[in-house]
Amino acid sequence: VGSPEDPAVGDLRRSGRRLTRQRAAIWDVFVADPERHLSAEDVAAALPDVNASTVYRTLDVLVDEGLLRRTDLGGERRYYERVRGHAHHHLVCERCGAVEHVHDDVFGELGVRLRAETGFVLGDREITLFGLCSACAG
Amino acid sequence: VGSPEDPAVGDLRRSGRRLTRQRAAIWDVFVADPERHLSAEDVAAALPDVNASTVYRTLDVLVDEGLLRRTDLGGERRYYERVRGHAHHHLVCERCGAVEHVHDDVFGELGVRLRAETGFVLGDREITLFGLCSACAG
DNA sequence: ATCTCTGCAAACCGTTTGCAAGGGA
DNA sequence: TCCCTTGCAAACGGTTTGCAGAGAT
Repeated sequence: VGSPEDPAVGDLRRSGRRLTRQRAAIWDVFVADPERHLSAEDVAAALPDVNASTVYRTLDVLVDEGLLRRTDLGGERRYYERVRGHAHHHLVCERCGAVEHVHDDVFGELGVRLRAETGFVLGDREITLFGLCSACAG
Repeated sequence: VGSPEDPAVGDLRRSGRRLTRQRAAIWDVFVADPERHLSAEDVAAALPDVNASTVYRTLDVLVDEGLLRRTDLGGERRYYERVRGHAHHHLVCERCGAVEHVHDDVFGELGVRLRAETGFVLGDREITLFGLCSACAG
């Protein structure tokens, strides 16, 4: 799991942060389940002996350090995923809740068109689309 | 303000609901400021003598009745806007917070491409894009 | 030894709910 | 009259914070 270029928890020390038992454990939850989008509660549930506020604080740290990305999937919770590979966006199934990744390419010339038509410069934040996954759409 | 086809608060009565002083006042806030996206707190602030829970309940009713649309602008609050005109999406400026509307057209064949490449069927929920508005992009 | 981190408990913020009184139709 | 709607206050869910003690370097 993890190619040499993938950021690792050890990187924390480079910025004067400490690699604690709790931080390693939280990171491991993401390493163990590299495809899923996990909420703070998911992580806390997986690690009953790490305090919830430590989970929240650590997720912030990991996002800060570029190890995790915070994604907005439209719900009330925030989700986190490991930073790996290249730009992708999210497809959220409104029926079963599944979250798929989709390559940036599907948007084609969206950025160019937007800038031309409205002057708005698209940022690098992920785009979340809602609909039905292939299973639910039948 | 408002063309004949635009839904109006009076429509509430058709579904057995009552048109109260509070509901009319809340609706008026949206009519007075047709372009803005207002949160429940914005509405409550504009109407200090309407109870906050009444504001929340009324916004739900107005969404139910198709008079307002609930939009997710990525923040922690929910925003509401009057339903008028045709399908549009939102451009949120990450610097100044401005929210622009953009016609569905900019996405071109996105739906078709998505379905072909992934089997995902794009729903009719609005899409929110983040970046810099023309003023902030300079 | 130092200074970051952790656990705990309490606060927070936006939103929801139960209930009894108010008030449209 | 009927029963939908309101105000109030309390609860809620997810997240944040202040503080004293634990622990990484």
